[in-house]
Amino acid sequence: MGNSENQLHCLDCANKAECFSHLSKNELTKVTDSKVSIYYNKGEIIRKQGTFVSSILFVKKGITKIYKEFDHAENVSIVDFRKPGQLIGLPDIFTASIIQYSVSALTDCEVCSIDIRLFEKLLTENGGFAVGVIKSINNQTSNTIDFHIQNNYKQLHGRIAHALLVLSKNVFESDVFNVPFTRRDFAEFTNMSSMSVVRILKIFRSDKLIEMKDGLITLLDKAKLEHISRVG
Amino acid sequence: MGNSENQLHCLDCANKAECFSHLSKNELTKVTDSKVSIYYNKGEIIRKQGTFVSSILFVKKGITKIYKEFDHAENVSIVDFRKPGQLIGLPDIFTASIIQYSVSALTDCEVCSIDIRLFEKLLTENGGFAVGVIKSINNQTSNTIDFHIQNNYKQLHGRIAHALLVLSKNVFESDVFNVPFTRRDFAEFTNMSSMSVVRILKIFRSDKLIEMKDGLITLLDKAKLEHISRVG
DNA sequence: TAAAAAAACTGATTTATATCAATTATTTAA
DNA sequence: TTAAATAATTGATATAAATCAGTTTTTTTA
Repeated sequence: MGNSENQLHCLDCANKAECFSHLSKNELTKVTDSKVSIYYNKGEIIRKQGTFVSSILFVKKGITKIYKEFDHAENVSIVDFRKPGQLIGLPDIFTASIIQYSVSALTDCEVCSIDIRLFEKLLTENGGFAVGVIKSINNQTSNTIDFHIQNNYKQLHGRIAHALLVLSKNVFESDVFNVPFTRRDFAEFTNMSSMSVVRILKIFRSDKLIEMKDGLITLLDKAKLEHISRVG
Repeated sequence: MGNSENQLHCLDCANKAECFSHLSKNELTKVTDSKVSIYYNKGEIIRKQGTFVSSILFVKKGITKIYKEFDHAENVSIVDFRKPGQLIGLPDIFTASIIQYSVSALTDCEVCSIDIRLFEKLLTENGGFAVGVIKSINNQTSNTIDFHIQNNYKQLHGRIAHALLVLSKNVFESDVFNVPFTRRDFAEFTNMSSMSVVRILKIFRSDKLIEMKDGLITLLDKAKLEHISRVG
């Protein structure tokens, strides 16, 4: 973890969140002045459940995971992931004062931290911005809710197939996961034991639905995975 | 189901959603003109998964349940509930064109239906309204996500205890459930079989944690229920 | 580069929970 | 008001998945 040397103006940020396009140059300058950009190494904790909400985070680079800790972090459920261009903490706006879920870096990450007071101020002053934020929130939370509702309805084979497809489509945006994603991550995302994950991934491999090499996962037969996701 | 005879002006609505307090008299008149108020009998379907999104609903009276249908509604997972003063369909705003979850009346209900185009127009024009809506969305979705994340982590006794507490606190707003809530509703809300629900409620009854009489459920020992919810 | 730690894997066993198959009670409808 | 339908209940049985206990492989660190 460390501060970024070059505090880029948000105007010049290549992959800023869609909602920021509704801000004026003046407003973006305010954001630039209030923000800090921070690097996190793979595995580092970005924010911690139970602490005070002070900022909205913007993922500039890397994949982050949002997770709920149980029993003093002995057990964990992964709630969702955030990738470049996405904001973290939107559901806290105007509501939560305590952070509900921890966030950590699944890969090396660069994250911008924006003062939540400023973010809320901009929302009240700029209706277009508010509309953009509503869009973001709705996309994020709808996906999260639907994933878990579906996941919990399925049996284990269906859960893994479903998770593979969702990760490919919504998170890694590729049929090849070039991201370190452990058996335990699968387990914590799908509510199952890591041993069961191992067993099912093995079956999927021998059935040529996926390939696993050098820590990379490749989806070979998405149609069959879709089918297992539905009926499994 | 039937139309309400008296189309009350939203200004005079006793329990309107908090966000409507940000609308001007003129804006509220527009809402009044566009809305229809409808009565639903217990059990009737209010909106159906898979159809087009055309409105935002406002619960004026009664309790509604939001649920996902699987396998042509042979199986169901209850996502959440909405009570008087709450809006239904907020996550569809600016995003979904197809309704993701069905909604039905758990009790006799009165529901206002507001054209979603008008709702979206008001959001772009009135920043205060947008802020109010963000608040509502965040409250609703945070509760929903957290309920299911917690539910799925727990074993069956914990699930029922947790569900009882959440229903009491967030939905029925009373330690006595004066609402018809079947074993099957419990099962569909907590992802378990209705036989398991029966067995666990029986244990809770004999342990004097709850009382069940005339279809009413009363929470007798919330402290113990909290404990079971945590460790169970 | 070796040692230590973490992750992946495997088979045997246990356990929580669903399913099955009835019976009884309660609603709803005719 | 009775018949029909739906919901609640119960015990016996089946089974999916977790846990346990270990081994092997991979990754990290010293």
